[in-house]
Amino acid sequence: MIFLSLNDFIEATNGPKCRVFENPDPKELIEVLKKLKTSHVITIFALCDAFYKGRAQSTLDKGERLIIIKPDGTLLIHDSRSREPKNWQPPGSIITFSYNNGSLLIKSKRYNPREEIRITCYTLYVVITARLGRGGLSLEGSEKEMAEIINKNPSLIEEGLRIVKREAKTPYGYVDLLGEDAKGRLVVIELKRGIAQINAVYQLVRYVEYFRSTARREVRGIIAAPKISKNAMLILKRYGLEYKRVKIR
Amino acid sequence: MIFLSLNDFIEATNGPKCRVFENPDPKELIEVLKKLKTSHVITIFALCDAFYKGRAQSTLDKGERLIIIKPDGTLLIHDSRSREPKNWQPPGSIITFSYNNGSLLIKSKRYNPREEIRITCYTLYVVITARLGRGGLSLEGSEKEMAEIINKNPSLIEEGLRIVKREAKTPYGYVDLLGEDAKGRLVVIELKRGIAQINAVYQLVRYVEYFRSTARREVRGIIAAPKISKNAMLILKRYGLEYKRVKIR
DNA sequence: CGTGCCAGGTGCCTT
DNA sequence: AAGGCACTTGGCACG
Repeated sequence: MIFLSLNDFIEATNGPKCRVFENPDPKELIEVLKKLKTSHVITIFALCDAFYKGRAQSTLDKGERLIIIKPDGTLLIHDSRSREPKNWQPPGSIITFSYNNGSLLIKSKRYNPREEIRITCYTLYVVITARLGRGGLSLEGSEKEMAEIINKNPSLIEEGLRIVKREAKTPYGYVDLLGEDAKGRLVVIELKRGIAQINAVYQLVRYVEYFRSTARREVRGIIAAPKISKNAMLILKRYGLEYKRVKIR
Repeated sequence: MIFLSLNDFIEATNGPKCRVFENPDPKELIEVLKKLKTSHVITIFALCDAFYKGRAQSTLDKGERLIIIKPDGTLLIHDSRSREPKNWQPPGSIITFSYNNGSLLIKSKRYNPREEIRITCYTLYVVITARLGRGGLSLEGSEKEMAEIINKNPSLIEEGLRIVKREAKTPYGYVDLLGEDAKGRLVVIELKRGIAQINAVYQLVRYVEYFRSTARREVRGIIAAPKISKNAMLILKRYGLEYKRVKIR
């Protein structure tokens, strides 16, 4: 049987990391998938269609796609375009395989919210199972990091500023940084690591409104970001708030 | 040469759709990848590390991963967990392959913003090239659809309501629906297809503030959603605004 | 192209 | 679990 001998060959050359199945028989494949789904990433090139129902609802017409199933329950259906999968299911979903009328059926369920995907694979071109690593990513340049840097060096915002609190809670949300300026005024600071848009402005507006209504002293509001959109700047000024260009690194 | 005969075998059985390369020699593979990158989805199982620099910056330690390169320029690096790739590059990025000291180097560049990923593949386990379809997805249950339904049947919000405008522009953003109630009052409606959070309230408050300052008549504000968060409801009421439970379908 | 905003957003963290 | 929010958010529609 060519099917088996090929696998043997592949296992011998690749070790246990990757197994490749060419045009596999769905019935036989299911047994393998059931065994490996909790430990291996399963990658399927197939002619398939898919139905999703949950928070929304969708139909994916029959076509050639790449299906990825991860041991954490993630399901991805990719086509030839876009960073985003056409359909997906997040980690924690429960996947089951079954056979129907020559096709491989893949079902993925999750609860809270209740959502389901059903994929019918009419033709299986290639299936690869692989044990992949995880993690190992370290990221720099987040807003959190920006807050830490400014916290340590408030003069990046202005001379004489002192940071009083980070992630200060208000009924209207969390303030990134709360400070006090050289003249003893309260300073509400909203950070953006990228371009500050108008929603950053209205966050700030609400916070400033809140502190003005509770703190019995002058309150300033500052957006600190490397850039600000034209419209955001306009609204900011209309509310008498300030923008401070802050470029980390 | 086993490498070639295997390919021949695979092409014969799979047709031109999928080509599988087992433990390929990077140098030879590069020629294939260069030819196929504009038409085929390239899937690489490899031991690799990666560096990203752009809006942020990251390092991905050496590990076994799944790399996907799409003809639209998309680059994805997946591991055994999560719906999200560990690293990526969006459509429109420019990919180049090169060889260095036994390794396959993959570089992806984009401009606006300027970002770059460099992947070093130390070991290539399996590489698959496939011509995949695209599109074919139809989605139901979007906010846009919700707006259409309410537009046709405003009594879903309240009796006597008349929709005046959709996507009404204000200096503070776009209002989902603008209506007029039975008593001739202006009604600003903010739609949410899921749970309305405080962010939705912010939006509505701004719009209502704007119309109150310009329209010389009474202005109401309504959030229409299947659900609203506790806090959002609290703030909403504090501003004298309303919530209307609307469940489509 | 920038600006605004929805998304089946996802992921992370806190209550 | 629900809430609040950043994200290399991505994606789209519009001026």
